[in-house]
Amino acid sequence: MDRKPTIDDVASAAGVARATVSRVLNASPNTSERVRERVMKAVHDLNYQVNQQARQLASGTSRLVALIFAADAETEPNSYYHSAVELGAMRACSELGYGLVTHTLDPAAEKDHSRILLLADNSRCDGLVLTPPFSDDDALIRALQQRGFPFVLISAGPDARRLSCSVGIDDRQAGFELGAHLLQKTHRRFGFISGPRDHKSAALRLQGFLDALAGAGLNDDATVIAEGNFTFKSGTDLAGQLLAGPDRPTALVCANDDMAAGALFTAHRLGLNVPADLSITGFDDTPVSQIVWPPLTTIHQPLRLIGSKAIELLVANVMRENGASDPVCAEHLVPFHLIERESTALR
Amino acid sequence: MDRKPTIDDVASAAGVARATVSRVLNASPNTSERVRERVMKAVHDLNYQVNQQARQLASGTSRLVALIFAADAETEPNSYYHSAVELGAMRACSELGYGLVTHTLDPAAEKDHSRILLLADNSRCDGLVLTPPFSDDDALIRALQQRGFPFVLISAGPDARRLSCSVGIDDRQAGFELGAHLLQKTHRRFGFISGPRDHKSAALRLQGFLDALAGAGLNDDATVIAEGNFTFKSGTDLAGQLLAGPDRPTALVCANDDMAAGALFTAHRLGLNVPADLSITGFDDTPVSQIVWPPLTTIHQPLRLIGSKAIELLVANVMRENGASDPVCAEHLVPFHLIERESTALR
DNA sequence: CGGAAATTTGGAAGCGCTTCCAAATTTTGT
DNA sequence: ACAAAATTTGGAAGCGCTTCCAAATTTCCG
Repeated sequence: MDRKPTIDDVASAAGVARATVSRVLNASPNTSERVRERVMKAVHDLNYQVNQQARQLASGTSRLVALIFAADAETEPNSYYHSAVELGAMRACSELGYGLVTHTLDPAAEKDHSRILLLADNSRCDGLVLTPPFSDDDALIRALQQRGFPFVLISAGPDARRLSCSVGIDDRQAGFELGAHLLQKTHRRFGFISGPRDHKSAALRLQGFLDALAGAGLNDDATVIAEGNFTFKSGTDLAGQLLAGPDRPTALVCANDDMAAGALFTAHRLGLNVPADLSITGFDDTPVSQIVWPPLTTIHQPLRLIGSKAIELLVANVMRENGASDPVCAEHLVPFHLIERESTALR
Repeated sequence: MDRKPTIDDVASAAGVARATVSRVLNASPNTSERVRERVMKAVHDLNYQVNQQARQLASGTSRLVALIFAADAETEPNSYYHSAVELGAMRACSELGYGLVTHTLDPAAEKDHSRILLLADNSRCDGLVLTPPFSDDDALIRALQQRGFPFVLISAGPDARRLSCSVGIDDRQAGFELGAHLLQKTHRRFGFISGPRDHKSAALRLQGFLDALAGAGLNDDATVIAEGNFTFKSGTDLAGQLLAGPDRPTALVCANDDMAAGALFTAHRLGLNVPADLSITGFDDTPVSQIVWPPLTTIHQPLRLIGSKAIELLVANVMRENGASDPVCAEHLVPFHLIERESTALR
């Protein structure tokens, strides 16, 4: 059995030195056309493939980036959201010649960040993409920055966005538009099922929503707030509470589609007609919003784009050849828009 | 700046040779207790972490496994299914000290398998887990086997299961139970929304279903079959067709939950009451089946378990130290069960 | 207690690549 | 046409680890 060809095989086949082959393969600027052609021919003839392990060891990079999601042990992860972001990231990675390693970790079990930091310290990857609530974790961000390890944040809160490179929508404005939409439908009493407190960008959505109401002269008493955890179940439970009282809201605003679907489920259970008796809105425009009946009015977030953009920014940061230039540290805003479907109507 | 400690630093700190440290770190049997302790102390004192790149180059393994999903460019992937399998795989990987790289590829664009085979040839991973329809792709399986590259199949059809190591449920039996359930609910006219033809295990479900009917004296005319592609949209469209005729079925059996949700959506659109006018069943018991109204009767597949089991089998195959023992080639059956919810009722 | 067998340890040769530096070659300017 | 500058090429030193083999040590048993 003849082993796989190595760079030396290519070198001798092309009649050049190993270093020259390496230069050609790495698109180094200093190679003559003649030699490049000879080398490429040899590469082709031998069907040579670089050994990534060796390249990685020699160059000190892994050409792997990690994408970190949160999910605690018992609850299902927010799959559509994750999948969409992951898919975008995956596409960008294969475009850029990077591999993507996804990790789903329990934030509660990750308070010391050891597993995340291990990825960095272990050089098992060249960079990190963090999703909420990790993207709002100050201590983690600082630890990463101190190590000079490249990372990009997805849907981080305002504080974190100020500190580092991030991708996301204008959450406050999205919340505002939701409020405006419902106001225009003449609603005046609201329930808001928010995300967990440590999810800063979800909190911003609430803020924007309340701002919209304030603009219409409604104070915060118009809105009863319940804190969910982004799961369908928390949506059903919290909607049950919110809808129990005597003076019940005519519209329920939910911080993601899964919880909205849960609220819708409860509405069905209670025999309420959506949207005639109750309007419900979601957030994200994941497929869930079109699977339920009636389909949900929601905010469309370009999740795949967010995923791919995050990778692009990350790789740009990883790549910065000259130790001179600081890592790109920009807040990258992507567009969102409200999609009106059949779950909202005039009161 | 002091660079990261290497194995040599540990060796000199512990007063032993580099090879000895390596042995201790790799749990080689031939090390004395005294030395092991000294080495571990040095490792701890220096906060030493092995450099994976170097280990990989020297040992010729990557300690990475790849999980391959299918999704064509335009349609959303079957996210809950993917996520659940991926999560199970991920957990098993971190348990076993492996990294997981997920690839979502378009089977149509992958006819020559070049990207998958590249993973193997490039030694970017030590093994592969294939999901449908890749797990039913004969040519691919053969190419992998010929290379002696370790892989495990998920939910493969009977042919592929015979050839190689696989994990999945007894699809035929699951289909049978679905048929029995509906028969018991006195249904006699059925619509079956199947998966794409190249998805062999989904075809088995249909077979099992028809067998159940045959057992009750019903021939194949009792069932109108439509071929979907596992998406919500194909469910809505096909249900529209199936429900259009004069003698419409009283029960719709769908090869996964997403299509069942689509069928349910169409039923709503048509003003049909589920389950009073029409029973609908799903398959997989993904969260979708509980998100829709009414929740779906479905077959529960332990998807996380399937994912983790696949990894365990794969790693066992990768690991086989002695070139002697052939790769484990077993059909690993995991349990499933029918979950009755509110989408099915007596006719 | 002595020598053979079993076990533990160390030395050293790679794994296949990148990259630094110096040598060889080509290009440029006068 | 010639020296100087710019560019291309080759040589060689690692990157940090595993693993083979031989040397050193310990264990075993008659």
